[in-house]
Amino acid sequence: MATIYDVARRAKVSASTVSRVLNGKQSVDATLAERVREAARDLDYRPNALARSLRRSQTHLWAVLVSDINNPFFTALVRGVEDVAQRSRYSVVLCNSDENPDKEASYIAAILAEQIAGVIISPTNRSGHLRQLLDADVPIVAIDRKARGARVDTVTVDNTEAAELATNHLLSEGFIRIACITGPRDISTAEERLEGYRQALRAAGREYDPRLVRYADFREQGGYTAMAELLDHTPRPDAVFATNNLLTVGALECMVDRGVRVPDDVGVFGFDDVPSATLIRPPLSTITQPTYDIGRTAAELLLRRIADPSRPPTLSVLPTHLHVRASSLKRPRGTESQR
Amino acid sequence: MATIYDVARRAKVSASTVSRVLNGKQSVDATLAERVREAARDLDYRPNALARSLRRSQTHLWAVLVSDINNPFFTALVRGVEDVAQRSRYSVVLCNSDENPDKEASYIAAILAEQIAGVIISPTNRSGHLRQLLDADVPIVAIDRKARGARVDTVTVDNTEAAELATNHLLSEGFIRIACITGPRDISTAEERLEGYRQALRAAGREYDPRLVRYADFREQGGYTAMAELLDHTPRPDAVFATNNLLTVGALECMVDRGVRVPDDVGVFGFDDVPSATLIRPPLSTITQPTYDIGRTAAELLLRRIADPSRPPTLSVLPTHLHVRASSLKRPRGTESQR
DNA sequence: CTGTTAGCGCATTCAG
DNA sequence: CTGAATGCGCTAACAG
Repeated sequence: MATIYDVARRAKVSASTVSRVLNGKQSVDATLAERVREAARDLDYRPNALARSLRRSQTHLWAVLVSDINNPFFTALVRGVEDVAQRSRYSVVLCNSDENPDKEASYIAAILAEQIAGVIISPTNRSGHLRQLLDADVPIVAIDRKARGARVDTVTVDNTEAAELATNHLLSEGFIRIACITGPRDISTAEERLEGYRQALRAAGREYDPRLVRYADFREQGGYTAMAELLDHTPRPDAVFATNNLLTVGALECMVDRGVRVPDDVGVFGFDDVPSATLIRPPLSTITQPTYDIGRTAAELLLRRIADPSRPPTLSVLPTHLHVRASSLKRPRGTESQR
Repeated sequence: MATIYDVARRAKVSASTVSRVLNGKQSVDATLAERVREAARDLDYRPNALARSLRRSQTHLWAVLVSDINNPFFTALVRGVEDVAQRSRYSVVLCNSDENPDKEASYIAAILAEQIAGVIISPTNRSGHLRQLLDADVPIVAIDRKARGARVDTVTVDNTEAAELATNHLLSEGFIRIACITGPRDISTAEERLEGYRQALRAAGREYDPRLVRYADFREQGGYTAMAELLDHTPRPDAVFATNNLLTVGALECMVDRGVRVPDDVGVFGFDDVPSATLIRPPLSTITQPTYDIGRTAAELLLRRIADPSRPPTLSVLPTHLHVRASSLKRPRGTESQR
């Protein structure tokens, strides 16, 4: 690979001049500038980002550290991040912590070592990883969940309200024993959605029955197992609220395997867009999140944080959308939609 | 951030000694080594990867550059890559070219600039991007598709054979007008799968009707539009072979919207695992690829290539699996499965 | 406006 | 076995 000195020699100028031309700093004589550009072109010169970053002690790389790369919710976000990043000349790399604190730790270490310019993360919250980033003054934005014990910019939706609306809908449809399958206890998203479910029951004067609540990891298998347990229990629930897309799919798979009919035997309300949702029968009632906007907003917050590290942390709460479809209707009545 | 000199000062040794201890090079006096480790711990010292990589002119980062981050086929791969990488102390970052040559070019530039140690890529093939990597001696493994005009290690499946098997199955079921929705012309995967379809028709003595073939981008929308065109045409096809998961989903969505029944009106055979496949009725016949193994194999090839840059390029062809289910059966007969 | 000098943090010669 | 010196490639002061 050609270095800046190779270019300088060929253009018969100093390395500084090459640097100035290529970075558009200061003004350089037009003739020289042209010579430099030509030399760079001839040599197919590519600045070594390592050297540049070392020198400037800052990179132009962002990392998006998600908890599950196989969850389309997270990959959909990335597009929003990329679009903002590109406009500001950052490159985006995606890392997968797999809800595994060890993997998360390892990526955090890499992020620190590589002097990454900014991080968008759905934190596992199981340890002080975020602290390390904060201590090293790495700009951070949390998405999807709140970072425990760390004041950082955060982009979420109003999970409690959304869950409450979904549960209210199930109640108003006349479902009696409504179960909830939620995520791990230490993830704010899981807690808040469960809380919304609870509030709806309370407001309706229903007794809260802990046997109708299942904690699972945010995976299909978790939803499947949780649903199986719920169905094995007597009396059975007649509806279920699942707090993310994979849990919803898992729960549905369990019901398919057991011949449980939706919504006749068990009504279903899900969270997030479910892959191939339009092909699933009956059509699925879900709360959806503005994934692209979540990514975009997180990226914009990151830009602001980079520009002004001392600004107070922001919490950005984006709107959800309630899609009522056949899976949550006591008797089929077609499809509606409301906020 | 503490530097190596800070650690050296605290341990009352030279920076060289710190470097030796922390990298396990040469033998260092046990007492000194312990002092160094303690000092490093006290200062929470983290080597600056930029400086180290600059010095060694090599990083410990791999990039996986996929053509569509929203396609679960590609994200599923990553797990296989990660597992191998981790064992060899590499970190994996994922970049999304979005089937967009410009985005690809921009990531290739970043990969070059960042001195990435190895690249696993599903190339768009629209320009000489791979050449740039090869010229810079960056180890590369192509996945999913063959790299045009570049001799690189490659991991694929036998697309032609798989497509032929699928089409043969449709033929043997008695479908007469079998359509094919395939991907862009310049992607080997799309070409080979189409070729398998052709070969099956030829072997069966069927005339090849180009009006039954549609090229689309490998997206849901592409499958939807292509299917709409096929359905608008007279006479209609009575079966369709879609050459990837998203095309399959798109085609199915179109049929749902138009009230076309599967398989009674149109039989369907898909490619790849389709998200939430088990929830889709009728169950979908598909050819599946061993995604995890593709990732793992690619990573292993990358390791070998890094160890020995001069070894001849390998083509690794992994087995596919044919899942015959109800969507491709003339009359429902339950579910079978064969190689 | 341009060139010289220095140093980012580290690993690796080379002496000792 | 250990330390001093050097340079990876680049940019930012500083002179000129």
